[in-house]
Amino acid sequence: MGDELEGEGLTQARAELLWRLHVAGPSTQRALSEALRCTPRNVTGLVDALEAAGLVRREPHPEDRRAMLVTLTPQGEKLLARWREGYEQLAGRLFGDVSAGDLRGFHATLSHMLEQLRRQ
Amino acid sequence: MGDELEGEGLTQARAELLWRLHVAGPSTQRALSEALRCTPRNVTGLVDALEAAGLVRREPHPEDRRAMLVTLTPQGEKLLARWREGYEQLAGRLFGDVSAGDLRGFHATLSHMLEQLRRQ
DNA sequence: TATTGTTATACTCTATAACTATA
DNA sequence: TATAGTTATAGAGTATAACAATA
Repeated sequence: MGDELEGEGLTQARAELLWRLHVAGPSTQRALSEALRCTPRNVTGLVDALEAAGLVRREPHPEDRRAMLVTLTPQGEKLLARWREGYEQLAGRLFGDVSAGDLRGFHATLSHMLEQLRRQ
Repeated sequence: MGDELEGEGLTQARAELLWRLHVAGPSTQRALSEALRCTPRNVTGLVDALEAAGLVRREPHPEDRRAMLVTLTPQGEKLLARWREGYEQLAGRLFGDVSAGDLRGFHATLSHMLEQLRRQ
């Protein structure tokens, strides 16, 4: 039961980290920790699992030897390209008769509402 | 970090079970398992924790000796009444300038979208 | 035979705290 | 002294499988 996401250990939390890398590019674990609103320790575990699955890799930060840059591997890029395609198809099915502007408005409203709930 | 919900072990999953009891009334664990889309084993654990916190209790089912009826205690009812009040205040702040009909439409759209995503 | 809920076991997410290496 | 990430430890959610009691 529950989420599988392409089967084999691709959980919700790991998928969110992958999406973040997809939209933000290579990131330090500190940055991921803030974007995902979780602890650095948590990011360590998620990156460990995704690295073992061959979807991301850790690279030394070019200017700060304390930090790591987490990057999508070619295999990870390929997976994210498929996800994005699926997302766009779904959006088309759900909002096919709504203008792009209205869709942006809906997204903004929804994000605002979720943020209010989160901070409440 | 993360969700606390009134502090002290009231996690998201447990809160959802409480909401379900609030809207559906006393329920068997089988029914809760279906409503919450999780396994019966999972419900056992959630009810254990909520029972230990004094918010629900298990009662024998009057007609089926295999089944339990999970019910809110008076303390649980009191908590849910506060939650509902807070929910209504939040809805008022977010949608105060929207008609009740529009709000129902929004809820329906959002529910439909989430269901599509879930089943995709 | 089928159903309700449990015990047993395992993986995952998440947090706090203490620590190392670097800034 | 402060920051980036790790190890150590713990609570919680969730799943499958095997089982007892009951239908």
